[in-house]
Amino acid sequence: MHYLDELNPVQREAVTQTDGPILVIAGPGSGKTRVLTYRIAHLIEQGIPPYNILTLTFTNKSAKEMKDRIEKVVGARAQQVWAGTFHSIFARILRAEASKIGFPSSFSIYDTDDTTSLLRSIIKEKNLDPNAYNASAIRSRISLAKSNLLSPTAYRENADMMSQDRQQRRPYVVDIYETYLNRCQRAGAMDFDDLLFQLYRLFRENPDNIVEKYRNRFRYIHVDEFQDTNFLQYAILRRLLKYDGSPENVFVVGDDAQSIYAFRGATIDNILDFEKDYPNLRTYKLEQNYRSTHHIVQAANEVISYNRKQLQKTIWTDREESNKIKLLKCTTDDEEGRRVADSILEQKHRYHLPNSEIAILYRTNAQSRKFEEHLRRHNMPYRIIGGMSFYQRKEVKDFVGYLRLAVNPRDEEALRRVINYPTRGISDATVDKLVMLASGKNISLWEALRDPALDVNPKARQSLHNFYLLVSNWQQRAEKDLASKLADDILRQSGLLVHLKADTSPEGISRLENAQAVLDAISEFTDNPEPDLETGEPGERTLSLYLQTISLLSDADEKNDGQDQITLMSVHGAKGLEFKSVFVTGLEETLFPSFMSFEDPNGLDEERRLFYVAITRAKEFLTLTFAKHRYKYGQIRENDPSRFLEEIDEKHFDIVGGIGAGRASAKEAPVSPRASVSGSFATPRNRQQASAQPAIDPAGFKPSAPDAIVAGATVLHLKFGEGKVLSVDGAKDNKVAAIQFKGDELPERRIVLKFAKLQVM
DNA sequence: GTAGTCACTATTTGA
DNA sequence: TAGTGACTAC
Repeated sequence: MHYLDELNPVQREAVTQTDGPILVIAGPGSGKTRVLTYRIAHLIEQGIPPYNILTLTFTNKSAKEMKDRIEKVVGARAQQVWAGTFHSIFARILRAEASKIGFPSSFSIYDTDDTTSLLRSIIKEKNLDPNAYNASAIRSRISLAKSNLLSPTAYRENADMMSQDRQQRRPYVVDIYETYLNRCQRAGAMDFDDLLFQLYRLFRENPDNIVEKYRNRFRYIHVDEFQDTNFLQYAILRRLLKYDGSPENVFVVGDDAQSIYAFRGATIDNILDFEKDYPNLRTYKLEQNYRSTHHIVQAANEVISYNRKQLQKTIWTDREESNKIKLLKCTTDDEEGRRVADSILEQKHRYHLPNSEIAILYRTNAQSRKFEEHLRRHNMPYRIIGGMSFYQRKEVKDFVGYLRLAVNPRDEEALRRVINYPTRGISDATVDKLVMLASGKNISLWEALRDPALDVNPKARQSLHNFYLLVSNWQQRAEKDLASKLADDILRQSGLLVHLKADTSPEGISRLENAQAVLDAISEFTDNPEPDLETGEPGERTLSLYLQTISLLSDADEKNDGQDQITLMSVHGAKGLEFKSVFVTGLEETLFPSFMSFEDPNGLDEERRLFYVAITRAKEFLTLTFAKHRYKYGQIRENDPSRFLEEIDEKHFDIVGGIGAGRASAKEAPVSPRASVSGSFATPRNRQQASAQPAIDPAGFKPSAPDAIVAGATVLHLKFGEGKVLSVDGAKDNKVAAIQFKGDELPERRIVLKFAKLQVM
C-alpha cells in the first residue's frame, strides 16, 4: 500500500503540504507520529536531501523509532535525517563550533548532580547560609534564568527575579549565578541548559556567519511535542527560521492538553505565539483517536474540560466495543499493590495479554516499591523506567568521572570526584587549598594542581604530582587511542578495579560488574559507528563522543532487551507511549494532584493534563486506583480520593469492591475515628499523634452540606478538629476550602468540600 | 585517612 | 523512610 493511502484526509493534507509553516494540533492517539514520519518520508520522496531535514523530538528513542519508520518508506537514506532531541542535536553543533565561543570541542556536560555540587561549593566559598541557599533551589533558579535568556546582567535588571529572590531571603542568587557561569567556562563544561543557552549565544553573536550555515543546512525543520518547548528553545528555532527570504519551512506537532513540563519552563505560549510569528501558518487538527476505546476517550474529554485555558478540541473514536473503566478503592497502599498485581494476573488469564502490553503508572517514582513487592510475589517480570538509572550509580559515575577527566582535564566536578578516590594521599584539606588557589588566581583546578604557589607538604605534593602524571598520560592517549582500550587501562591504572574487587559482598560484586558493563558499552559504541550525515562515511567514535552521548540519555531511552515485562513508570515517563492495559495509581488528593500544585491554579491544570496523559495511554483496559491510607516518610497519611475521579461521569465506571460498594458510598462511608485507624498500624509515633488529636465523638457528628461552608465559618472536622474557614474557591462540584485548624502544624489545609466531613458550628 | 554512627531533613515530574 | 552531611573514634 502506498504510504499516503494509510492516512485520513486531514493527515494527508498535513503531510503533503510541504512548504511554509504548519502547526498540527494532535490529540492523543491521533496518529501524530505517523503524520510526522510520513511527512519526512514524503519530503525525501520529493527529492529533498535527507541531511537538509531536521527533526527535534523529545527522546532519543523516539528519534530512532522515527528514523526506522521513515526507512520503511524510503530506505537507507532515512538514516541521514538529522533527528534527535534538542539537547543532543545542539550538543553536536556545539562540538563542531565550540572554539568560537571559548569552549573546547570535547567540553564536558554537567548533569544535575555536578551542577548541584558545584553550586554547593560556590555557596560555601561565598560564606552564604546553606539553609537559605539550598543548592538545588538555586539550580532551578539559574535554569529558569537561562531558559528565559537572562544573563546575570539581565537578571540584575529584572525587577521580578530580583524581588522574588529578596522575598525568599536570598538576594545573592544572581552573584552565585555569575560565579557559576565563570566556573563552567573555566572547567570547559556546559550544563543541560547551556546546550541551548550557548547555542543561542553562538547564533546571536554569529561569528563567521555561522547562522547562515545552519539555516542552509536545516531547510526543513520539524518539532515533535511542541507544547513542551520552552522560551529558549523557541528563540533558537526563531533564529533559524526568521530572516529575509526564509521559506519558513517549519512543521510543529503538539497538543496543549498534553503539556506537562511547565515546571521546567515549557510554555503553551509557544503554540499561541507561533500563530502570531508566522502569519502564513496553516493549522491542522487531528481529533480522531485510533488508540483507545469509547469510555476512555470520553473520560479524557470530561476531565480536560475542567481546565480553564485550552485550545478547542474534542477527541473522538469510532470504536464502539468498550470496557468500562475499573476503579479499585483500597484501604492502604499495600492493598493497592496487591490488588493491582491480582488484577494483572486476572487480565492476563482472561484476555491473554502479554506483559509488554501492561503498564503501571504513578505520579512519583517512590510509589513503585509496593508494586514491585507484589509483582515479585507473583513471579511476574517487570521493569522500572526512571528512578536510579545505570549511569547514576556511584560506581559508574566514579569510573565515568575518570573518563571525563581523560577527555577534559579541566572538568572540575570530575576532578573533585576522583582526585582521592580510591584514596591516594590527597586529603580534603589539600583539595580545599587547591580550590582556594584556583579561585584566587582564576585558573582551573587542573592548572592549580602543578602551581608552585600551592602550599602543601612534600608528601601531598608528590601525590598530586603522581595524579597529574596519570591523568596527563590518559589525556594524550584520548586523542588517538581506541576508546575501549583506553577506558580499560583507566579502570586499572586509576586503582578503581582493585578497589572494587576488594569488596566481595554481593553488592560489591554487582558494583564491579557495573563498572565492567561500562567497558562493554564503550566497545559496543565504538564498534557501531553511525554514518556521518553529510558524507555517509562511518562517523567519529571517540571517548569524548561516548561521554556526550551517555550524558544526554534519558530514562525513556532505556532499552527493553526484548523481554516480555510489565512496565512501571511515572506518568511523565509514559508520555508518547501506549499499552493495552494501563493502571493509573495513587489517585489521591495531595499525591495526584500533588500538594505542590495546590498553591496555584495553573499547577492544578498541569496536574489535570498529566492525568489526561495518563488515562489516554490505555488502548483497551484502564484501571484507576487509590488508597485511603498511605505511608509517606515513614508515617501513615490519610487522603481523600483525587478530585479527578469526580470529574469523570459515573457511567464510564465499573467499581470493583473495596471500601463500600459504589462510588457514592465511598464519599459518605463512615470514617473510623483516628485512633483506631492508627492503631492497626501501631507505631509509637503514630500513637502519640493520634492521642494528640482532638477527641470528637463520631456519633454526635453531623456533616453539613457543602454550601453551608463559607469563608469565616467555624467548622468541625472529624480528623483535624475545630478550624476556621479562610476562603472557599472552585466551581460548584469542586469547591475547595482553605481551613486553619487549631493546633495544626500546617498554616492551612485545603479540603475538597465534596468529599469532606465538615460540620458548621 | 577511614569507617562508623548519629541526627537531620526533604518531601514531584526530568534533559 | 531514605539519603546525606557532620562528627567521632580509631
